[in-house]
Amino acid sequence: MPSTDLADLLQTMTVTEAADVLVGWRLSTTFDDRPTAVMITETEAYAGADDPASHSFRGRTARNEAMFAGGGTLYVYRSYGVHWCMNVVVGRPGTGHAVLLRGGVPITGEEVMRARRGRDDHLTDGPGKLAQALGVNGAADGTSLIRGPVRLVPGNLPPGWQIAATPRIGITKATERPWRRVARPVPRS
DNA sequence: GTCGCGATAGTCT
DNA sequence: GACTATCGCGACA
Repeated sequence: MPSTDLADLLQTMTVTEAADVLVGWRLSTTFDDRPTAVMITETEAYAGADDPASHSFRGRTARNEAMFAGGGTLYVYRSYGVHWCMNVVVGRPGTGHAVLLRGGVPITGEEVMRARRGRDDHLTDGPGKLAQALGVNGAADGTSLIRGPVRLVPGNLPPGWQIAATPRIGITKATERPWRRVARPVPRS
Protein backbone atom coordinates (compact mmCIF):
# COMPACT_ATOMS: atom_id res chain seq x y z
CA MET A 1 0.00 0.00 0.00
CA PRO A 2 1.51 3.36 -1.02
CA SER A 3 2.14 5.62 1.95
CA THR A 4 -0.10 8.40 0.64
CA ASP A 5 -2.99 5.93 0.70
CA LEU A 6 -2.20 5.10 4.30
CA ALA A 7 -2.36 8.77 5.30
CA ASP A 8 -5.58 9.17 3.30
CA LEU A 9 -7.06 6.15 5.03
CA LEU A 10 -6.30 7.58 8.48
CA GLN A 11 -7.76 10.94 7.47
CA THR A 12 -11.05 9.48 6.19
CA MET A 13 -11.77 6.94 8.95
CA THR A 14 -13.74 7.83 12.07
CA VAL A 15 -11.80 7.59 15.30
CA THR A 16 -13.71 4.53 16.54
CA GLU A 17 -13.17 2.78 13.21
CA ALA A 18 -9.47 3.55 13.56
CA ALA A 19 -9.39 2.12 17.10
CA ASP A 20 -10.79 -1.12 15.63
CA VAL A 21 -8.57 -1.29 12.58
CA LEU A 22 -5.29 -0.41 14.33
CA VAL A 23 -5.45 -3.54 16.48
CA GLY A 24 -3.20 -6.02 14.69
CA TRP A 25 -1.11 -3.34 12.92
CA ARG A 26 2.60 -3.05 13.60
CA LEU A 27 4.45 -0.11 15.09
CA SER A 28 8.19 0.07 14.49
CA THR A 29 11.07 2.33 15.53
CA THR A 30 14.83 2.41 14.86
CA PHE A 31 16.14 4.78 17.54
CA ASP A 32 19.89 4.39 18.21
CA ASP A 33 20.10 2.03 15.20
CA ARG A 34 18.25 -0.56 17.22
CA PRO A 35 15.14 -1.81 15.43
CA THR A 36 12.07 -2.58 17.52
CA ALA A 37 8.52 -3.47 16.54
CA VAL A 38 5.31 -4.53 18.22
CA MET A 39 1.92 -5.75 17.09
CA ILE A 40 -0.70 -3.38 18.52
CA THR A 41 -3.16 -5.18 20.82
CA GLU A 42 -4.84 -2.40 22.79
CA THR A 43 -6.26 0.99 21.70
CA GLU A 44 -8.65 3.70 22.85
CA ALA A 45 -10.55 6.29 20.76
CA TYR A 46 -10.64 9.97 21.80
CA ALA A 47 -13.05 12.10 19.78
CA GLY A 48 -11.80 15.68 20.12
CA ALA A 49 -14.42 18.36 20.70
CA ASP A 50 -17.15 15.70 21.04
CA ASP A 51 -15.39 13.93 23.90
CA PRO A 52 -14.89 15.44 27.39
CA ALA A 53 -12.14 12.86 28.08
CA SER A 54 -10.03 13.99 25.10
CA HIS A 55 -7.00 16.24 25.53
CA SER A 56 -8.31 18.28 22.59
CA PHE A 57 -11.81 18.79 24.08
CA ARG A 58 -11.06 22.38 25.14
CA GLY A 59 -9.30 23.30 21.94
CA ARG A 60 -5.74 23.79 20.84
CA THR A 61 -2.90 24.20 23.36
CA ALA A 62 0.89 23.90 23.18
CA ARG A 63 0.70 20.31 24.43
CA ASN A 64 -2.00 18.98 22.08
CA GLU A 65 -0.94 20.84 18.93
CA ALA A 66 -0.05 17.60 17.12
CA MET A 67 -3.60 16.29 17.56
CA PHE A 68 -4.81 18.92 15.11
CA ALA A 69 -2.27 18.12 12.37
CA GLY A 70 -4.47 15.49 10.69
CA GLY A 71 -4.51 11.69 10.33
CA GLY A 72 -1.14 9.94 10.16
CA THR A 73 0.57 12.20 12.70
CA LEU A 74 2.05 10.92 15.99
CA TYR A 75 0.93 12.68 19.18
CA VAL A 76 3.18 12.05 22.20
CA TYR A 77 2.45 13.52 25.63
CA ARG A 78 3.81 13.09 29.14
CA SER A 79 1.49 11.37 31.57
CA TYR A 80 1.56 11.93 35.35
CA GLY A 81 4.79 13.86 34.87
CA VAL A 82 6.77 10.66 34.28
CA HIS A 83 5.59 8.46 31.41
CA TRP A 84 5.37 9.08 27.67
CA CYS A 85 2.21 7.97 25.84
CA MET A 86 1.60 7.67 22.08
CA ASN A 87 -1.47 8.43 19.97
CA VAL A 88 -2.26 7.94 16.29
CA VAL A 89 -3.95 11.13 15.07
CA VAL A 90 -7.05 10.39 12.96
CA GLY A 91 -9.30 12.47 10.70
CA ARG A 92 -8.98 15.70 8.79
CA PRO A 93 -6.58 18.41 10.02
CA GLY A 94 -8.20 20.51 12.74
CA THR A 95 -10.50 17.84 14.16
CA GLY A 96 -8.30 16.77 17.09
CA HIS A 97 -9.27 13.09 17.01
CA ALA A 98 -6.74 10.44 18.09
CA VAL A 99 -6.32 6.81 19.11
CA LEU A 100 -4.25 6.11 22.23
CA LEU A 101 -1.94 3.11 21.87
CA ARG A 102 -2.20 1.25 25.16
CA GLY A 103 -0.35 -2.00 24.51
CA GLY A 104 1.21 -4.49 22.13
CA VAL A 105 3.26 -7.65 21.88
CA PRO A 106 6.97 -7.53 20.96
CA ILE A 107 7.82 -8.72 17.43
CA THR A 108 11.32 -7.35 16.84
CA GLY A 109 14.03 -6.20 19.24
CA GLU A 110 12.74 -7.77 22.42
CA GLU A 111 16.24 -7.66 23.91
CA VAL A 112 16.39 -3.90 23.28
CA MET A 113 13.02 -3.53 24.97
CA ARG A 114 14.24 -5.46 28.02
CA ALA A 115 17.24 -3.16 28.28
CA ARG A 116 15.16 0.00 27.94
CA ARG A 117 12.58 -1.22 30.45
CA GLY A 118 15.18 -2.54 32.90
CA ARG A 119 13.26 -5.78 33.39
CA ASP A 120 12.37 -9.00 31.59
CA ASP A 121 8.58 -9.03 31.84
CA HIS A 122 5.72 -6.57 31.28
CA LEU A 123 7.62 -4.96 28.42
CA THR A 124 4.74 -3.44 26.42
CA ASP A 125 1.50 -4.08 28.34
CA GLY A 126 0.61 -0.46 29.11
CA PRO A 127 0.81 2.91 27.33
CA GLY A 128 3.80 4.21 29.29
CA LYS A 129 5.60 0.86 29.05
CA LEU A 130 4.97 0.64 25.30
CA ALA A 131 6.55 4.04 24.64
CA GLN A 132 9.52 3.28 26.88
CA ALA A 133 10.16 -0.12 25.26
CA LEU A 134 10.10 1.44 21.78
CA GLY A 135 12.35 4.35 22.85
CA VAL A 136 9.69 6.98 22.08
CA ASN A 137 9.71 10.33 23.89
CA GLY A 138 8.56 13.91 23.38
CA ALA A 139 11.05 14.45 20.56
CA ALA A 140 8.81 12.33 18.30
CA ASP A 141 5.69 14.41 18.99
CA GLY A 142 4.17 15.73 15.76
CA THR A 143 6.22 13.49 13.44
CA SER A 144 4.70 11.49 10.57
CA LEU A 145 3.74 7.88 11.22
CA ILE A 146 4.37 7.18 7.53
CA ARG A 147 7.75 8.86 7.02
CA GLY A 148 9.00 9.61 10.55
CA PRO A 149 11.07 7.75 13.16
CA VAL A 150 7.99 5.91 14.46
CA ARG A 151 6.13 4.04 11.72
CA LEU A 152 2.79 2.35 11.37
CA VAL A 153 2.45 -0.72 9.15
CA PRO A 154 -0.95 -2.27 8.35
CA GLY A 155 -1.42 -5.87 9.44
CA ASN A 156 -3.82 -8.39 10.88
CA LEU A 157 -4.16 -10.32 14.10
CA PRO A 158 -2.88 -13.89 13.88
CA PRO A 159 -5.45 -16.70 13.86
CA GLY A 160 -6.72 -17.49 17.34
CA TRP A 161 -6.97 -13.87 18.54
CA GLN A 162 -10.19 -11.92 19.10
CA ILE A 163 -11.06 -8.26 19.79
CA ALA A 164 -13.26 -7.04 22.66
CA ALA A 165 -14.76 -3.55 23.19
CA THR A 166 -14.68 -2.22 26.78
CA PRO A 167 -14.86 1.13 28.60
CA ARG A 168 -11.74 3.29 28.58
CA ILE A 169 -9.20 3.08 31.39
CA GLY A 170 -7.89 5.66 33.83
CA ILE A 171 -10.27 8.51 32.96
CA THR A 172 -13.01 10.25 34.95
CA LYS A 173 -15.15 11.73 32.15
CA ALA A 174 -17.37 9.99 29.56
CA THR A 175 -16.47 6.67 31.18
CA GLU A 176 -19.58 4.99 29.73
CA ARG A 177 -18.28 5.03 26.14
CA PRO A 178 -17.03 1.54 25.13
CA TRP A 179 -14.18 2.97 23.08
CA ARG A 180 -11.36 0.70 24.22
CA ARG A 181 -10.31 -2.24 22.05
CA VAL A 182 -8.32 -5.18 23.41
CA ALA A 183 -7.04 -8.21 21.50
CA ARG A 184 -6.48 -11.44 23.37
CA PRO A 185 -5.78 -15.02 22.37
CA VAL A 186 -9.09 -16.89 22.26
CA PRO A 187 -9.40 -18.82 25.52
CA ARG A 188 -9.13 -22.57 25.09
CA SER A 189 -12.37 -24.41 25.73
C1' DG B 1 -3.88 -14.19 40.55
C1' DT B 2 -6.20 -9.22 42.29
C1' DC B 3 -6.30 -4.76 45.00
C1' DG B 4 -4.63 -0.49 47.12
C1' DC B 5 -1.55 3.18 47.34
C1' DG B 6 2.26 6.63 46.75
C1' DA B 7 5.48 8.93 43.58
C1' DT B 8 5.98 12.55 40.35
C1' DA B 9 6.09 17.01 37.34
C1' DG B 10 3.80 19.03 33.29
C1' DT B 11 -0.40 21.35 32.14
C1' DC B 12 -4.28 24.05 32.90
C1' DT B 13 -7.44 26.89 36.02
C1' DG C 1 -3.12 25.17 43.54
C1' DA C 2 -5.52 21.09 41.57
C1' DC C 3 -5.64 17.48 38.44
C1' DT C 4 -3.90 13.67 35.72
C1' DA C 5 -5.39 8.94 28.96
C1' DT C 6 0.39 5.57 34.75
C1' DC C 7 3.54 2.45 36.95
C1' DG C 8 5.55 -0.62 40.28
C1' DC C 9 5.46 -2.56 44.60
C1' DG C 10 3.66 -4.81 48.60
C1' DA C 11 -0.20 -7.17 50.77
C1' DC C 12 -3.29 -10.60 50.46
C1' DA C 13 -5.66 -14.96 48.35
